[in-house]
Parts: sequence; C-alpha cells; structure tokens
Amino acid sequence: MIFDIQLADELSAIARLPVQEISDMLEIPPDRQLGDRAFPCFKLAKTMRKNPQLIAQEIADNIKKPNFIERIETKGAYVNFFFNRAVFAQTVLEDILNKGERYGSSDKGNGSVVCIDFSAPNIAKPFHIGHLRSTVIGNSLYKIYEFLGYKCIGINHLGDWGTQFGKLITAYKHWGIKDDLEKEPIKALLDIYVKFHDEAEKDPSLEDEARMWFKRMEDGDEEALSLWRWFKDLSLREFNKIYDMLGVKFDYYTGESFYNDKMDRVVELLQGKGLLTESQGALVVDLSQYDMPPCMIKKTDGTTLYATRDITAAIYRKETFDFDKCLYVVAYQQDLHFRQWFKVIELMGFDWYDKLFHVPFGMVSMEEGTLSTRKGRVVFLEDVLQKAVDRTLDIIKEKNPGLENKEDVAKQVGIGAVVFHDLINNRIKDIVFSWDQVLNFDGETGPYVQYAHARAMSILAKATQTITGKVGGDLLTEDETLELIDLLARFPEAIEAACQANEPSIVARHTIDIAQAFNKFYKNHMVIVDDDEMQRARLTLVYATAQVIRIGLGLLGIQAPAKM
RNA sequence: GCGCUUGUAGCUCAGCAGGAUAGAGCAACGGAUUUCUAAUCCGUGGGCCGGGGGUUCGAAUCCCUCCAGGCGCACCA
Repeated sequence: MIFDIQLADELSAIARLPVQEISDMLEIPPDRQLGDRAFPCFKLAKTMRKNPQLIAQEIADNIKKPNFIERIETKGAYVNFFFNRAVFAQTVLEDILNKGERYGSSDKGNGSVVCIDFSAPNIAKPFHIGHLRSTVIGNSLYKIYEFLGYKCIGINHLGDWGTQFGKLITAYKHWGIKDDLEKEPIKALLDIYVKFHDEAEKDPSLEDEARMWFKRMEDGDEEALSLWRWFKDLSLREFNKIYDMLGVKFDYYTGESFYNDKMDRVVELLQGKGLLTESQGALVVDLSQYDMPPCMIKKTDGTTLYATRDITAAIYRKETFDFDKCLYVVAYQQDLHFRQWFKVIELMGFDWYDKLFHVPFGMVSMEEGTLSTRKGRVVFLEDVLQKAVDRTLDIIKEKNPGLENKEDVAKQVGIGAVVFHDLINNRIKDIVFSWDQVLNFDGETGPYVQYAHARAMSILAKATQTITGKVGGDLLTEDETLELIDLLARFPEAIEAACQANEPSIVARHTIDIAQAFNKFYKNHMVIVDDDEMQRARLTLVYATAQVIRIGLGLLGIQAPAKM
C-alpha cells in the first residue's frame, strides 16, 4: 500500500535499512488501541547494539511524520503509528474513486504470458464435484493474473484420448441407443460405460474388442474416429452448459488428442539427448539420481503415456505462446508425476523448466469415502448447482418476495455459494463434501459477501444525495469506519499475495473481511441522514466498498447482484 | 519402507518469509428490528496451536525427532 511505502521510506532514513526490508517489518498491531501500524525494533538492537526500547524512542522522536500519520507512541520496543483518519480516509477513497473497477489492478505482469492449464475433465465422464476445484481455482487465477497485467492463456487439457474410448465404442456397438445419447449424453455414456465393465467381467473378450477399437482410432479408421468425435461433441456440449453456469471460459480446448501427431518428435528429441533407456521393454527416462522413479515415455507395446503428452504439450506451449509461466491446476495426487516430467524438461536442456508450476489442491471426498463414479459414490456438479439455486430461490421468496428477476438472482447467488465454498480455504485442504456446508448461506459464505454488496447498492439507490468528487474524509473517522477503510486500502496487497502464492483464497478471505467490516459499519452508522455532508461522505464510502467487493467477487468468478 | 502433504476451539478453517493478550465462521445459549435488506449485528461459553527437543530477546510460525490422518511410489490418467 502506498502508505506503508511512505512510512517505510521515512523509517528507512532513520533506521538505515533498505525500504523493502522495513516495509516487510511493518505490521498491524493486534489491537487498534495500540496503533494502526507498528514497527518493532528488536532486530535493530543487534546491529545498533542498543536497547530496543531506546531505539524505538529515538525513532519516534526523530522520524519525519508522513502527513497521514497523526501521532506516534512507543510501547516497549514498538513504535506505534496512529493514522490521521481524515487524511487516510480521504486518500484511500479518492484512490478507489479514481481507479474504479481497476482498483487493485496493476501492470506488474507487463504483458508477460501465463498459461493456465485447468479443469481438464475426461470426455464421456460426468462432471462431478471433484472436477469443480480445478475449474474454479484456475478460473480465479486467470482473472487475478490478468488483473495484474499478465496476458493469460486458459487451456482446457481435455482427457479426450485413450483406451476408454475403445471401451465406449464397444459398449455403444452392443447396447447404445442413439436417442438416449442425444438427450442425456453424459448419463447415457456413463451407463454404457458402467455396463461395459460389468459385462467385461463375465466376458473378457470385450476388453479385446475395446483395444481393437482404440487401435482403429489410432490408425485413423474413419468409423472409429467419427464415433469418437460424436462422443466428444456430446460431452463438450454438456461441459459447456456447466462452464456457462460458472461463467468460465477457455482460450483453447486442446486436449490430449491434439498432441497425437506431435509426440514422435519429442520422443526423437529425448532419444537424441540420450535420455531414453530401455527398461523391461519400455522406454523411460531414468531419474534415480534425483531420488525419483523413472519417468515412462513409451509402454512395452509402444504406446505413449500421460507424461509423454504433458512433455509434448509443454514444449508446444512454450513454442506457441512463449509463456513466462505455465501453471497446472491439478490435484496433489499428481505431485510426483509433475516433479518427474518437470525434471525431464530440465534434463532435455530447456532452460524454462523452472517456469512450470504445479498448483496442487486437496481432494474432494464424501463421508462414505473417496469419490467413485463406478461405485456410484459421486455427486454431480449439476445437481449441486441446481440444489443451491433452488434453495436460494426459496430464500428469496421468503425474504424478498417483491424482487424482480428472482430466477436470475437465484442463479447468481446459488452458484456463487458453491464456487465461494470451494475457494474460501487454502487449496491444499481436503474437502469432505457436505450438503449442509455447501448449502449454508450464513457467515463466511458467498451469499454473505453478496448480501453486503446488495445492501450497499440498496443504500446507493435510496440515497437523497449523490456522490461528488469530494470525499469528506474528515467525517469518516469512527472506529468501524476506519476498520473498513483500512481493509479497502489493503485490498491490492491481498491480490498481489494471492497471485504470488497462486492462492485465490487470499482474495476470498479479504473480501469476506471487507463484507464483515461493512456490515458492522452498516449497523453502527446510518448512511442516509439529514446532514447532507455526512450523507455524502458515507455514501462515498458505501460506493467504494461496493466497488471493491464487486472486484473481489469478480476475481473469484462470482457475480454481485445489486439486489437479492 | 521411501517421498509429498495435513494436524490450531465440539465442527470447518484463518494466522505460518518469527513479534505485543492465538482470530473467524458454523453449531449451542442469550440478546438486538417503528430507521438504509435480520442471508445482518451484539454478547456468552469453548484452546497443553498433535507430543517432545532445539534455535532466538521472542516460536502456532524456523530446525530436528516422534505420533496421527490423507495422497503417491513405472506400462491408468
């Protein structure tokens, strides 16, 4: 934040430490009574060989006070700074007013390219709650990076190739009904897929048939390929329904099949570098000196694997987009897989190996155990979204029956609740799916934030004054007001931190904090009051708050209805 | 067995490039609405920050070790 930099500047002049270091040391006291910012002097004690309390006192006595600091106190080894609340409010709100919906954005990225590989569902398999995380985390990272000036490329690396399609074709040939597939494609595909596994246990020849069909696909057989294409189209149509609901877009849908004709070259490249060794009939890159199992490039039967495709895709993306960073938003189960093939990229001599990042996230399971489509232990995302929307609609009918376009709002809020629920905690945490938690709209939830925003919008609509350029910071000095403004002031830092850690939850948390502070402010201070100046000042704060909440939600891929 | 990861209130979690008395939400109980949306707000109770060692002026945070859970460990993706 600009203030902290200014403060660090002045401190740096006295403490004789670099501004950055000082700025990192600045902290927020545990209690506002102590001050608004604090500078601990313990560390200086060593270099200056002096009692830290004395140092604190010296700093307090000698520092040139920036204009937004009203007074300075010391307590023990801490120098505590108290804001001039009027100046602080004035400056922060002016900044938000000026930047509008770009508040918190920057050009830090300077147009450098970030590829984000996310979502990547398997074709012909239902989109369940486990697939949601990659989708919403990736989508949010896309927006965060873009907001900070990066050029983002969202890639949906569809699971659209492999033996499972041989199975599907076989199953379709035996039991498929075209009408079912057109009507409810995913469910029909899943049905025949499950049936295939049941039948194959009794009649193993079905497996051979499936392999035969996949071989025909790989050989370019038109019948096999057109069925494959049909399945893929049907699936994509279904996936797009969900992506539409979530408001998620991709720049490319280059799935696994896209790299079929590009892998030979990579295998040759590996060969040329002398990295491939034969092991039990398969081709692998030995990684034993890096304490990892070998990375398999070709199976005994000569077909390629996941790693082969990932390596190929990475090289293709580097050549095509010249990315500065490539993020893989994939569950943590695959940690080893990524470490392995990142190492292979390094061994191949590509100096950009350190620009590849696995962004792992925790598992979703059910109380009964891990998700398993085949065992029927699965919750379809569409059902979750639908239930959340239905429940929202019930609540709206009860609480706000006069609301127009109820259905639209219910969608925004219901889906927002599900998305927010997935983004609020650190990505790495496992989630045990619970309807109670997903459908809870109280407290630290998406609807809570949206509600705060709607309240703010409602005030703006009802106000008798309008916002002028004048902020009236001298009227915005109460405790609750300062708390809110300080959170607004620190919002840009939260976005930076989220970007640096590839962690959308940081934005989600901060946005919750703002909503909370706003609700507190709302409770304690009437906005629409007779005093015109006061009304205008508070209105400005309300306007700024709504603006920032909207940005925060937007970065999470969540909408902010004006009424709910 | 080895590797990655998690362990903080009854539950879900934040805090973890060390800093002042460990914070939220949910659940429970008790309050607040003739005023801008009560999907809200206020209050009460609830904690050997997994255990033990170490580093430090200072450790939930860093290091070591142990314990417990999750995940992974070549022909699936």
